[in-house]
Amino acid sequence: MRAEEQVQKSEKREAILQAALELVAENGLQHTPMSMISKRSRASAGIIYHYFESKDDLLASLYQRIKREMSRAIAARYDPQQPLVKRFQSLWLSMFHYALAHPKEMVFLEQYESIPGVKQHEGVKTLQDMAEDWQRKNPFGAENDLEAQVLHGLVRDLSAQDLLKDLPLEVIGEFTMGVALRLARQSAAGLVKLDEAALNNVARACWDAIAR
Amino acid sequence: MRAEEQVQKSEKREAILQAALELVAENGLQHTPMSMISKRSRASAGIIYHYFESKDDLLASLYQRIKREMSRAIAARYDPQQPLVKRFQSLWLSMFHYALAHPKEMVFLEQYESIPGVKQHEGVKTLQDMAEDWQRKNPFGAENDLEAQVLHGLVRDLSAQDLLKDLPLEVIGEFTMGVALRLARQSAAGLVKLDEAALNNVARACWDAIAR
Amino acid sequence: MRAEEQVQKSEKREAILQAALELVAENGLQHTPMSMISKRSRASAGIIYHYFESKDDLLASLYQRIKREMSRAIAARYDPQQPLVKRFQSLWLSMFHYALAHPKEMVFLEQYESIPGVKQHEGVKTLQDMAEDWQRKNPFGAENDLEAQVLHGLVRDLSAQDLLKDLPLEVIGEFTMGVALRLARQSAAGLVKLDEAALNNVARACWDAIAR
Amino acid sequence: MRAEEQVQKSEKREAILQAALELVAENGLQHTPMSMISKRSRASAGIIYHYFESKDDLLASLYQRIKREMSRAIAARYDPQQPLVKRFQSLWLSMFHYALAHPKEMVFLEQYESIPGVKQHEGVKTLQDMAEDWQRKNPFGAENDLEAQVLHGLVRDLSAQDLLKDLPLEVIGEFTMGVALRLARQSAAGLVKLDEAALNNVARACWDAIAR
DNA sequence: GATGAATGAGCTTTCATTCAT
DNA sequence: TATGAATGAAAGCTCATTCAT
Repeated sequence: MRAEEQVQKSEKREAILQAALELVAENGLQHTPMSMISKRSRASAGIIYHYFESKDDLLASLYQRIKREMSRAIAARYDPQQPLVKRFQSLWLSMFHYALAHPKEMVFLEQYESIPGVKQHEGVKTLQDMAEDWQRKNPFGAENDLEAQVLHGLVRDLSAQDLLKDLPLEVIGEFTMGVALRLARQSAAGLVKLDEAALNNVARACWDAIAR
Repeated sequence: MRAEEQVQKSEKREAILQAALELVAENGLQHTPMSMISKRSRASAGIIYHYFESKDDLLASLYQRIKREMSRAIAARYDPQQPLVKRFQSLWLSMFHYALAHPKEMVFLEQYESIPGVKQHEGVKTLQDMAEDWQRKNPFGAENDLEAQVLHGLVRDLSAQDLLKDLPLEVIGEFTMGVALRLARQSAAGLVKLDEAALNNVARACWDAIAR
Repeated sequence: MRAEEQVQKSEKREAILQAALELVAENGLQHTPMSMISKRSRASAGIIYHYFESKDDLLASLYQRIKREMSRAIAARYDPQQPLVKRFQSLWLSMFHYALAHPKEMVFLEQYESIPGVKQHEGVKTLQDMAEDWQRKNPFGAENDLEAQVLHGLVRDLSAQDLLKDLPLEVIGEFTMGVALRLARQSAAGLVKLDEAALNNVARACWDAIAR
Repeated sequence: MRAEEQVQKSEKREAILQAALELVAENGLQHTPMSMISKRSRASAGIIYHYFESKDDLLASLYQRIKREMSRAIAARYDPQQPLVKRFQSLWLSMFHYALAHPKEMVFLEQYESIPGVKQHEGVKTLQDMAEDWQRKNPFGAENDLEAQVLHGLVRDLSAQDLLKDLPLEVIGEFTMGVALRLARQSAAGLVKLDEAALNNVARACWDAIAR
């Protein structure tokens, strides 16, 4: 019964996280009480506090998990063998497609990061954050580093070849991840329709913005 | 004191709006109860409901006011006599500087727009929204139209001269207003430092993104 | 300007009472705040407290007025010259028709009398109340005495002739005024339809109930 | 304690209903805030909303329960074996005695039914309501039907024997249940004193009112 | 691990009443 | 007389968290 318990325990925890994700995406952070998470996940009100210290802890755990999985997925698709410019394009498309495929997660990120005093944890937006995380071995573990390393490395390589304009890292982040995630959210919400051709154009526009 | 009252349209109402703005900027929407707004504005709990129907109404009124004043300010600085490309640059800088000069308002906008089901009211982001507002004489009155007309007109003029890439309006909006506002918010929060030279570079990068 | 002021003063007071009557009839006592009475009567919130000490006082004044007018109207139609049994019948019909013609007033009475600790003031229902009022020169003045005298007198005369069963006064009241008012309310609400013939039958049934 | 819980269906819920009943009987609906119910029942403010959706729901539940128990009690005492006229008398006395034995419940009913727009739910007063309930299998379940069936059946039987005057059902209801409940309420409030002999007289008077 | 009844502080909102004008 | 902005206590209700079972 060892293995089964292991599985069951994760399943309850998983159900809670999943319910929180869905409900926050549907109703927003403010309108997602614990009782609702409890109902949707079919977990009792009490047991949630066995898995998480508090609502804040539950939300933070979910946030970390989403960030980690997104990093992993994007890093996994990254091929350092490709030519530099091509690498940028495919990284941009990776981000866009990941965001498009995970609309609930994207809404959650936006909700969570809009809490004042939380963005400090670690934002998606600034490359500098990632660079710093990288340098100070950030506490969230090696998984997040994958994406950070990829991006930071790519920017460094492009800089080394003098292919980039002289722009602050944050600005570059805004023109790449920022624009990609925002447009993906709009796509997911049906506010924009972008086919594969249009997408390549947009990726190209991003490149034009930052390329020397 | 007759005339004075007429002019200032109730300083109590103003104090309430100002308190709400500050507190939401400081603590976030979730952590700004009416009792706090009441205390900060030195207004009784009850009188707020004399001026606003509900908390939602207060927040919506504040949102509209911020959007309106921002539109006015940006449109006021717009000079249609300048050459086209120069016009784009100065419009972009107007937006950025306005956002930078009004950090509390920017935090409030971010907070307010992160409520699910509210962004639909009218977002800054898509040019299409503005075009539509323009066409259907949007309900928020002529003040908002100023900004919409300016931007829509500029994009139309640039398109007419074949100066723009073939990109959806939303994408253009993201590369212009989107990036400007986001970077301004980061500047205001002290997350990025951008001097005048760097700023011109960023404006130029935006232009590169959308220019043919 | 003397006379005009007299008129105007009564008009404002009248408007307030009338608004209170309508609103209580429409929404019930619980859902009739002073602000609503103020709006409907086009009187400011403050001025109401010039005419009435409190909400309770306003309501009590309205109650007294309704009771007084009802007494007057019913007593006015009473003809002590008619034969005894005929007198009973026409008194019963007077009550019924008055109630039918004043549905708002009837609802108000029901609302007001349902407040615990208020029915003591003076109820419509018990003949004994009226008898007592009569004996102790009740404080509400001579107008209410009219009805009390009429009813009490009629019962006394009927008793003297040994035409009534040996029933407590309250029971007789219930079979006469009680049933009349209740059926009138139902008629006004459209719950029963009673033509003149049916009405005479009901009056007769009342008589059968109390007659020896 | 399993089985016991099943049986008593939460003593907390019971305590809340009981507290509400007492307080409304003592102070009236308007002057019975939830905080008072909470204090009297020794339940926290929050738990009430675990058992009832709202104050309205709590009140409606209490109303239904009182009506249901009253129906059950009266129907239980009814003996269809007795002769017709005797049946009427004993039914009338059942109603009266039940009302007399449950003064708090009677005050509550009067309070609750005085709310505009609530009486429609289901009134005691009209026999027609009961007839309709009977025909359309009313939603409150079989318990209420007991009383409805009893009364409707009795009136039908009396009519079949041509023992009743030609009066609308509502009028008959007013002369029977209406008078019984009203007098019982007055008795309970100490406004009338009726001994067993007087009571039989009143029941007889009711019969005289409706009998041919 | 698991339940869900219970808590109580705190939320938004209402409303009788007052008071400066 | 008359106004209506202002007050503040109190209302109904929510919800993160605890705890006996």
